[in-house]
Amino acid sequence: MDIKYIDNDIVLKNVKCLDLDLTLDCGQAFRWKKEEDNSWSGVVNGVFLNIKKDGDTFILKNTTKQDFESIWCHYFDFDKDYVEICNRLKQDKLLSPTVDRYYGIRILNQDSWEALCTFVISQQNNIKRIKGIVDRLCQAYGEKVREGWYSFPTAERLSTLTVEDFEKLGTGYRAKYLEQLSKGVARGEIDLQKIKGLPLNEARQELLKIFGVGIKVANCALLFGFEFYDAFPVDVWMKRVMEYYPNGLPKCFEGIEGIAQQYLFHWARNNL
DNA sequence: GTCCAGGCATGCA
DNA sequence: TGCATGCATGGA
Repeated sequence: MDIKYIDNDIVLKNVKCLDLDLTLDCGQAFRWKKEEDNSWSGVVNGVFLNIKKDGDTFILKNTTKQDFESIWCHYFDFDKDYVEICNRLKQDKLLSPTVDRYYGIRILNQDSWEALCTFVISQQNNIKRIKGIVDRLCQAYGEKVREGWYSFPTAERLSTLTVEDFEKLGTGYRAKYLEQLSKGVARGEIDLQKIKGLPLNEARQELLKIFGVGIKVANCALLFGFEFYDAFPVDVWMKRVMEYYPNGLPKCFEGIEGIAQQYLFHWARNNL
């Protein structure tokens, strides 16, 4: 990858395996919006970004070298060799055509708190409605970053809300989960940084102690917010996919089960 | 009207 | 440990 800093923009050349449409709208993050010019806008860690693909070049608008190095490089997982990863995954018969068909899906390294919170909202819910709830949550309780754009609210801010406040956002029966989760994190009873440093199984056990967090939400949070690429979330779509793997997951998934999962999830949603 | 969505807590065996 | 059931909401 070749990086050029031009005025307030950053131009990335020779970026391999990144499809913005697939990556930003495949159900791992819920806050990116596609603009009329086919670019994508979003807020991560309280910082706004507009990113556009032009051939093999990506243009990051109105950002800085510092933000690229501290946020975007890691967020888009640019340090990982997805070409090598995709080649490994293609050793599997089902994934081989799937990786070709949906080439360019990456795992976004999201903030732990945001990932955990949004995937609690996601349970027994569809992606369109999840996005609506998360939007309302950010508008109501996030910090305004620019006109129409808000940060994801902190646990401290949300810890001041009542169950009724969460219900007003349309969270339904998940309101009580969000209320307790916010207070637990704000009080430090749930230590996300500590969980991030644990081995996978221990980290998962810690998350499973949280009211409203089961195995699926835990694995999503671990994969998308805690950098556990070997976490393998199984939802209603993935249960259908699992019929294709009666003997368990193939050897070539080892260590990158979560990335394989994301391709399979996308395939299932579009083909099953 | 019924069914379903990136499920989980609860109660009961 | 495993299985049945209720749960909020809105789109198809």
